[in-house]
Amino acid sequence: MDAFFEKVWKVTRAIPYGRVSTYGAIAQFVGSGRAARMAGYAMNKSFAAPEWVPAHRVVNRQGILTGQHHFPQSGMMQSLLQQEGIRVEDDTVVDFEKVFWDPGKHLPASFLD
DNA sequence: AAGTTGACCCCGA
DNA sequence: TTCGGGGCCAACT
Repeated sequence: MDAFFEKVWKVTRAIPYGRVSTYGAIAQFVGSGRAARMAGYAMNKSFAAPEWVPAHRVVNRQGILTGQHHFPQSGMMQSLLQQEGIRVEDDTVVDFEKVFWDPGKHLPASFLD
């Protein structure tokens, strides 16, 4: 395991059903620290990933669905989240702090080994 | 090979 | 409190 994207995808797949995480948190967990932008880039390429990646569970720091336009269909990201019981209002996750899932807090440091 | 570009984030007016 | 600018890392052209 060495590719940056692979790490990001693996962590993203670890996000539990009905929970969401952020680009920054994921980037920090994989060791890149402030490469939050790359996390988003990885999500963009996640459609070409070998395994399914729940990219819709990744939002920005404010809980806003910034990547909606990058999905195959407009509004699909929001629909998927609502399908998991997450409330979304105006492209923003309601009670974001409650559904937020921090990989650094719930994942072992050896997860990427 | 060098410059540009983001599904972002932080800090100073 | 809201707004604008600069920084960041790696892939893409």
